[in-house]
Amino acid sequence: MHHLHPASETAAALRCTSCLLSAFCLPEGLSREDIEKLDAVVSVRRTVRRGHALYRTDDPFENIYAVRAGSFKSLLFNPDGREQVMSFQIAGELLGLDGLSMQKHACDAIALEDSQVCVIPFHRLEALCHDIPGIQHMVHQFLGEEIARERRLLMVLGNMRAEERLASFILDLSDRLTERGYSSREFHLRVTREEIGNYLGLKMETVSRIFSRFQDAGFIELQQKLIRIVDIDGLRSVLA
Amino acid sequence: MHHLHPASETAAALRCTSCLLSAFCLPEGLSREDIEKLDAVVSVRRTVRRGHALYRTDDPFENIYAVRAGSFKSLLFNPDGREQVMSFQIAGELLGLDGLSMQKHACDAIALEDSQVCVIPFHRLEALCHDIPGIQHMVHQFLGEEIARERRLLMVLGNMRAEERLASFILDLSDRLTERGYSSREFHLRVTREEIGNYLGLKMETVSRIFSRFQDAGFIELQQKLIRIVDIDGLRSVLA
DNA sequence: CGGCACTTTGACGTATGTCAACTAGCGTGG
DNA sequence: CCACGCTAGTTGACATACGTCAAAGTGCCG
Repeated sequence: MHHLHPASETAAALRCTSCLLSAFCLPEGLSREDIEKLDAVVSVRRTVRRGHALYRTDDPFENIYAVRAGSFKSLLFNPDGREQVMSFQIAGELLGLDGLSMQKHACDAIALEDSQVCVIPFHRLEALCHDIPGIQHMVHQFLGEEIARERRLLMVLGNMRAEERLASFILDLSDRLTERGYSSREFHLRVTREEIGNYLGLKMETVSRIFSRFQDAGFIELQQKLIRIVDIDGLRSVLA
Repeated sequence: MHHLHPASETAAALRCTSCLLSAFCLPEGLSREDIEKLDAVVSVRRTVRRGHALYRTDDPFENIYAVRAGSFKSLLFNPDGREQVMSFQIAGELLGLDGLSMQKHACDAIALEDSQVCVIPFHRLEALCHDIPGIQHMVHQFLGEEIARERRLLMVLGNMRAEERLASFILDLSDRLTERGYSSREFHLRVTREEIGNYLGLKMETVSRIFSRFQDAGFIELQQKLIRIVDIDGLRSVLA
């Protein structure tokens, strides 16, 4: 939990060069010198309490954020008031690129638990790109991955039936947690059934029913929000 | 139709500086000198016949493309073979950013009619970014808009019922055509009902039925693929 | 003129949504 | 510390939007 108390960290621990997440949020192929320049840009951390907003729709787009600890959801609002969960971000992932096209944020970013982010002023990052080709390439990479992420979700929403949607949700989360060194077999869903349903274009009851079906089939075990993947190949087989 | 015969165009007409689309595909705030540097990078045109691919999934990502004449669809393939129409591009719009994250294309780009594109080698564009801050900002803008576009589609697929999906499809196309100086009230759908349905997560029959309902309601008139918007506010009212 | 690809429309099936009742944790305050 | 109430989750019965299957219609291209 010490992540949540930056004041108690040493100055060194606050720098990108020594951040535990660097393997995930720093690009490969940057020289030590380049990383130090990046360090100078990413100097602020911000703590967000569970349920609070890191930013809201229409806030001016000034920063992007790297999740240092905790997790977030991004909410998009329709003109008519309906909301759509766009994404869930876990530690090591980026947040805020939604603001790029309009110079203001297009969704709300809400902390799912007490969380901390690294604040990256976008205009300073852009300025860095001139000096360091590697950084520019990194930024393009980030943006490309955001596009790819949304593309995968489009495939889910456009093509898949409820069971497939939920299976790919579980498998996607498991993969991302694995990449970041967490257990791929057992983890906490930090979201309600309703939020999962909204994300997947389903209703809460459908999510609940399918979780039950997956349990009966022996694919997973659930205790509240703790999920254990028992038969990952079973889950994969759901995806036709 | 002369757009389709680049060989007959003068050298001048081939340059970005004199391209008829420049108002749409060139950024604002670039100096004449900068635009000439851009010109040098965007030197190749390519013609693609109806039904043929501009690029295919897994092709190495080398270029992005600006549609100079005609139109395209982008197709994404599931591991299990299902395909999803990701987007339709009309003249003045960009194509190919899907390749950015993996260094190879993530979908097939298929011409919906005989079409022509400007070829923009991405690494040369990246190189230009160092020289010209405006270009870098422009590239970020493009990427941001791609993210925004996918985000809008996510809202459609995640939240809307069939009538709303089709109404927003028609209104979106109308808006984009207007932006580019075409008639916003009457235009050719270059796609089959099946492709529209796939794009919107619906079946052909549903698309057809709802087109008929919209006609009966007096919102639109259809003759084959020619659509005329008669009551745009009626269409808008479908979106809750 | 004939075939073909696309579209429309109807009858019917089904996955998922809706509504409702019930249960289980969890936090709060007496 | 227990009781209460709240929110989240589960499960069932039923409703419905959309999908499926089938047949007939339309326009286009060779």
